[in-house]
Order: sequence, then C-alpha cells, then structure tokens
Amino acid sequence: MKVRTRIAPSPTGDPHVGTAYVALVNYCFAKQHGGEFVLRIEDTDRNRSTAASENVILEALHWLGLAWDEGPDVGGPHGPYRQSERLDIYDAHAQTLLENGTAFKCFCTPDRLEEMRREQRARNVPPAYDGRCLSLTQAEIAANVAADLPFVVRLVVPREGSATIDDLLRGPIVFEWSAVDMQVLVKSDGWPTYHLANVVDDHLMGITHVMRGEEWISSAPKHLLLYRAFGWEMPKIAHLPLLRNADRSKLSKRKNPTSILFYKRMGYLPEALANFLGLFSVPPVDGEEMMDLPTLVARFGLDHISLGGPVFDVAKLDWLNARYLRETLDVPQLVARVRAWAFDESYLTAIAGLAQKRIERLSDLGPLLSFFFAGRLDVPRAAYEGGKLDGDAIRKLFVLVLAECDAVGDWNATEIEAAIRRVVERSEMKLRDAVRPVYIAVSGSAQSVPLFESMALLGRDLVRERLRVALETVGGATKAETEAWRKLLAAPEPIGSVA
RNA sequence: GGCGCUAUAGUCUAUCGGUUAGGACGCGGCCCUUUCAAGGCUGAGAGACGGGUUCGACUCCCGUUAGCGCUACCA
Repeated sequence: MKVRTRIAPSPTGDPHVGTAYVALVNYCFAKQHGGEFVLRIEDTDRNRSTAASENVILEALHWLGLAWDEGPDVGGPHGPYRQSERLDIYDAHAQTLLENGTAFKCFCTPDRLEEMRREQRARNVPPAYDGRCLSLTQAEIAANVAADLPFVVRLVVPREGSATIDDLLRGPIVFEWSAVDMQVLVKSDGWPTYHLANVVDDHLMGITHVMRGEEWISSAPKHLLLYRAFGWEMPKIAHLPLLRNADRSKLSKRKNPTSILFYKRMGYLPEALANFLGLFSVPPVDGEEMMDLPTLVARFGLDHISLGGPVFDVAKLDWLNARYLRETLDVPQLVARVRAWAFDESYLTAIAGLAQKRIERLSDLGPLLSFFFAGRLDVPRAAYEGGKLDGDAIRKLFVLVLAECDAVGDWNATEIEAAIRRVVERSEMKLRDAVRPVYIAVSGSAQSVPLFESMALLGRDLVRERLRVALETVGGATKAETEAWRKLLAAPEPIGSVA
C-alpha cells in the first residue's frame, strides 16, 4: 500500500513553526517511502477560521519548500480538501454512527453542562459528560427533536475496560475507557468537531500514517473508537514532541515569535529554517548539520526523533542561517535574496512615500528608514523616558497594544490606528502621549515617519516582536498585571460610545 | 486534582548492556588579521534522584521528582 501522510492545519491564525515542523516530518516520511503528502484544511471552527489565515499558511509552507501532492490549492482525487466543504460527508457519517448506536443525540444545555462540571470538580472527579442523554428513550428523543430542541451528537464511550494505542514512537499507551469523555462529534449548528472530521477524512483520503503533535495523545482513544464504530482500520499513528520555549513550556507567541512569517521577515532563508526544523528528526552524518530538503528526506527516520520536547534554539538557527548565507550563495544570488526580502519595488515605493516630505537630502534616508530593514531594534530603556507616561503606564500600554495587535483582523494602517485608539480610550490616556513609546518601540525613535503606516508595512509579526522586546526593556509585566489590564479591553463599551 | 507523555552539558543531539559518554550551537582562550566577522586550534561543561535486573547499566524494570500535554459544542 502506498504511504500517504498529511498535514492538517487549522486556519485560525498565523502559520506556526510547529505546524512547519509537523509538516516537514510528514513530508519527509511520505517522500522517503515514495508516497504522497496531502494538505487538508481543518476549518471546522467557524468562529476562528479565516480564509486569510488559510492563504497565509499555504504560502508559508510553500515558502519553506514543502510541496503537497493534494490540497485545496492543487486539487486531487480525494477532495475537497477543506473540511467546511465536506459537511454533507460528515453528516452522512454522523448518521451512520447514530444508527449503529455508537453515537447519541445529547440535548443538554451549555448551562447544565457547566453546572455538571462545576459539581464534578467540587467532588474532585474528572469532569466528563455524565451520560444523561444516553438513557433517553426513542420517544423522548423524537419528542425533543420535534420540539426543535438543539442537540449535539456525542460519542458513546464504554464504561469499562481499556484502550491501547500503538504509538510508532512510544509503544503501546493504555487508557481506561472510564477516563475518556463522551466527546461531542457534531456541534449544535450541525458542524462536525475536529474528532469526527479528522477520522472521516483520514480514512476517506487514504491516510496510512498519522504523525501529529503530542497534544493529541489523549484524544487518540476517541479516534480509535471512531475507527471501530465505522468498521475502519486505524492508520498507524505517531505523536511528535512539541517544540518548546527556552523555559520548556510549549512554544507560544507570548514568549517567542512562533509565526513562520516572522522568521521570513527577520531574514531567515527558508532552506535554513527547514534544515533547522529537520535537525529534530534527521541525524547529522559525520557531524555535518547542513542538509538540504532532499538530504533530509533521504536520511529521515522516525526512530531518530527524540521524544523530549526540543527547545527552539534561535541561536542555532542563526548560526545555520549564517552558513546558508555565506556558503550557499554567491554575491549575485545574495543580492537576489535581499531584493526578494525587503528591497522589492513595492516596499521601497511605500517607504519612500512616507519619507519624502521629511528629508532634506537623500542621505537622510538611511537613518530615517533603517528600521524598515532591521529585525529587533535594541532600544535602551532610557529612550522611553521623557514622555508624558510613567513607567507603569508604558508597560500597560505595551501589554494592551500587544493584545490588540493580535485582535486586528486585516493588518492595515486604518485597522491598526483603530486598535491603538481603542487602547488609548480604554486606558484613559491621550493618543499623543501613548503614541510616543510605541514610536520608539517600533521605529527606534520618537521622531519618525507615520506610525500606523510603518506598522502596517513592517508586518504584524515584526511589530509584535518589537513591542514584546520593548515591554521587556521597560520592565515587563506580571501575569496578574497582564490579565488585569487586558480586562480593560474585554469590558463592555462605555455608555454613549456604542455604535 | 485526574489521565497521559517525557527525562544525556545552558541548548540540539550520538550511544540502542561493556565507549576516556562522541559531535554541533552557545560560552572562554589562543592563532590568523588594519577593525569586525569568517576560518583554524583549544578549554570548561552531561546521563535528575532512589531502588532493582545483570558479571556489567546512560541504555531494561519499578518508584520518586521535575517538565510538558490533555481535561471545550477549539483545534
């Protein structure tokens, strides 16, 4: 049987380096076995999924040099490759489960579920669905449906016995069924949850090997149950370790830039990033750690994956990237890379436009615009002094602007300005006072070209990183402060300002 | 709290019962050099802890500890 693997990103945000890592593993495994690699979009979360995110994720993975044999952008015989376009398929499959008694309709309200969990927590038992609707009679179910009561479809989980997952990397993992929750498979709006869609698609798309993040281990028994319920063979499965921050927590954008786009914007070469990620699953031969994609594919081995979550060590990435820069490119090639990075016509046009009225000589351009060609800025703490805001106000400002940066939908000057104005209103600052520290954090100077346009051009990731560094520079924020300040943004609109 | 996963230097790793525990990043020193890099040489630095199994454990088993993950009508 031909090996088929997949990467199944959820288009709910920036393309994560963890996704790139998992994608690379799946790609290498498939290619090494002469198999096929599929990309599927898991957009069953209607609230968070966006087309913009999907585009950016595909683009980022392509930029890294990964190519898939089937996917939403390239088509293929098992499409559609976007779960939102396969709703009828999940519907039919949910129906099958309902009919063969491996799933049931649950009419419990969110309120009741919450109360149930609270009570379970109080009794110190693991929160899980108590199975109330499992004992509904056919008549009761029919009556509820006739009364148009909203319902979800849940998986029937055995009360006794245990499940064994054979993990390719970890060996058998045993779970007591009693500890497995009766997972929702179909939400009340009729959309499937990840669990249903994932299993149905992996089967229908002929996936032979599922290699996914470690965070899915505890869902595996539910998936096993689903394969059984459908009478399908379960693919071979492997859970990859999670990439970590320097403090060993799961890699998160609070502590590290996690977006592939950030690394692109910082000027890392895609082949260096791919190589770096590959080092977690491909052993160097004779100490040589520089390997291109075909080499990674050739030398890849599941048994080479260390299970301790590897820290994403930027210093090593820097070293590798430097080697690619100096060892794989001649000067004309370097120039071409630089052009593609930030010296293309449109970028230059945009920043020249911002600078034009502010220069007396062309030579003023360098100091004025250098921040457009930099990564982190290395602004000293003293630079933030001298404005109207005190240290605490500046920390609060940075926390809130950072939060709003994530909330901005379309990253353009208008939206960014609106976001910052929102912060200013909520924290009762003056825009003029608040904008100064942001200027310094983003451009390195309190006098510069227009801020919102600059932020738009620099891109969300770089801006976020500069703000993050700035926040650390001025003293950082505790978790409690962050939470308290963020509540300002979550609070309802002040009376009178409701649109 | 419950369940699960993991555990070699600061970091990434090699070792798959017998090695002076090897390499790389980072860090220190020296050389080269108009500076800085790059490059060469070199130094410090590791098997979490406690029990077993074995002639012999970093390696196998158990426990402890620690870290991480999951514990949603999110993925």
